[in-house]
Amino acid sequence: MLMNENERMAELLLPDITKTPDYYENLYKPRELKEGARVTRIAPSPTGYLHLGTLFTALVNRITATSTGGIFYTRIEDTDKKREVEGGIEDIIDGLDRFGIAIDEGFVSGSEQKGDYGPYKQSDRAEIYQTYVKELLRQGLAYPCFCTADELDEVRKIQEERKIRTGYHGEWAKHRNITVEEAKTLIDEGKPYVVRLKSPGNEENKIVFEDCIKGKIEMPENDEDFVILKSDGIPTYHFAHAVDDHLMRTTHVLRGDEWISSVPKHLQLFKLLGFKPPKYGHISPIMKLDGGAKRKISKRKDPEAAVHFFAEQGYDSSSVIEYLMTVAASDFEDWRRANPTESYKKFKFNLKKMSVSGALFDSDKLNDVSKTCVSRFSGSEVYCKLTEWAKEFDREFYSLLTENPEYTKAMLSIDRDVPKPRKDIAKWSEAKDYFSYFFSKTYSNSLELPDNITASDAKEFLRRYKAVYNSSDDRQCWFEKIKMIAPEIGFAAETKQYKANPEEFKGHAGDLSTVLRIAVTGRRNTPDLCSIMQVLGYDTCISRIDAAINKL
RNA sequence: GGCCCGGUGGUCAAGAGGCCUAAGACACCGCCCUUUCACGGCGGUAACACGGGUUCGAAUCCCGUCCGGGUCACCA
Repeated sequence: MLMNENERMAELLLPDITKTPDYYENLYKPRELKEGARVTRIAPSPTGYLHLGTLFTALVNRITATSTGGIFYTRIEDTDKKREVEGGIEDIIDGLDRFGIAIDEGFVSGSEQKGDYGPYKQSDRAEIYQTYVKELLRQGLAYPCFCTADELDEVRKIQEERKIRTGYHGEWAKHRNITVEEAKTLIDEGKPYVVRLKSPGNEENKIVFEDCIKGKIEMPENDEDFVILKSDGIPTYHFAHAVDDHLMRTTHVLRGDEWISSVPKHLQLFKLLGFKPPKYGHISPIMKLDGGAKRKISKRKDPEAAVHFFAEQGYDSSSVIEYLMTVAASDFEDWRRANPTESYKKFKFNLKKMSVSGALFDSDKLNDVSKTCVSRFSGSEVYCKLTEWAKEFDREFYSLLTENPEYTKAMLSIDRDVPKPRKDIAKWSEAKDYFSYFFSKTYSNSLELPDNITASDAKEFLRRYKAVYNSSDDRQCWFEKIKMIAPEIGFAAETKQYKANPEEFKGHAGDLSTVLRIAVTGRRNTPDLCSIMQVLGYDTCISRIDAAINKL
């Protein structure tokens, strides 16, 4: 059989590839999903731990698939062996799991993958990519390039000096028309080479595409003969993306907007390979204020870039997701108000509602969202989550909390499980200080009274109160006793009474409850004091009151 | 620098030519409720980057300027 020039080139470069694209087209059949179902994915490269931006992107992909009855899968993009980090896959997949991002297909743990469209790791797909590269070579749409890094640099410098567009295109594409014989000679000499796309594009032509998030975007056609296969036989991202997302039947590629400028390359690849292109949606990054400037949150500079930071701080994973949802969808908060207890997964997510420009990471907002999330937990849920956190990040606190679980649960249940629960804890790392007066080891009391109360009044009140205190009193009875004592020492029993004639009283019953609060907890502000005293127990309360009487 | 994208209060944002005297949320401030705090309620400060057009009418459409972001690899 006679081979033409292109076929000879294909055989020269990839002699071991015997399969054809048809084989794979047949192996990976189109998915049978209901109308409108979207297939999305997250394709992380294992170059470090899970990044906030990756989580955000995963969430958007996940919720898009969920709300359309589609599939969300993971694919590991490990085509850059130099940057790969040990344990990187585990960290990312486990991280997604911790945040409740379910994975339908692909890598579901560090080592385990499932689904019919695998393998889901690019380093295991070399033969597939090469099959398609070979096909491109056959069609004369690709060629080997033997330029060294130095040569490429040289060309770039010349282009920069002449102030013309840099890159490997047109007349600058040195090996564009290399013959099989020339290539063979260089290969025989042992020269390394890459395979480049022979781009039929023209920079003067405009391509237009509709981005699901950003809307209509117009860009010049790609005319760069970019690398599709590196010298180690592994494809570049661009090529792997086209082949994988086609074969894995991805319908929507939702990724960071740093990819926007490569869309012309991607679209060109899909066209040349005869694939139907996916829909693209480019997600704006989460930004951070650095000095006066806004910039993309960076793994290297910002502790909050690593999702681990939130775990360490003790933000519940649901709080972080809830916050990310408010960033992702401008209509999410309205929905949340109308559906306060629904899972966010029920929210009808719409890519069009995503911001087109990057949002600043707002820790105030995160805290607010988180306080609301935490306020909805029951006492025992808080117990589980808090101890789990402390076990990992604060051993000392952990032993305090678990010394007497029933006591701790009672403490954590104060003002909880009521119609209007307190919103005072955003992250578990605040709890140690917040609850310090419940544990003798962390309790301290400087007995600082408000300016309007004298020490002698305080002492007198505490003496009288001590005599009538009963730890089984309910809230109302508890306060009645304070109101009863108030007039005896020149205080108004009712706040209104005091406000009407402030000059007639030293203060009001509320002030006296503050005295008691300080005596028992060392704080001016706490949750319901009556409950606190019940949890602390009679003996502790009395001894603290005695101590206050002596020290004041 | 070339090519893209964007610019509404401190932050996130609603906004599709008249409904804008510009929503809502966070933060901040005040008041009310209240045993403190918190919650909740009520109220307040605070914005359409600038300049030209188009139009009876522009936050919204067009052009320019400025500013911000992204990208220009055998990295993803």
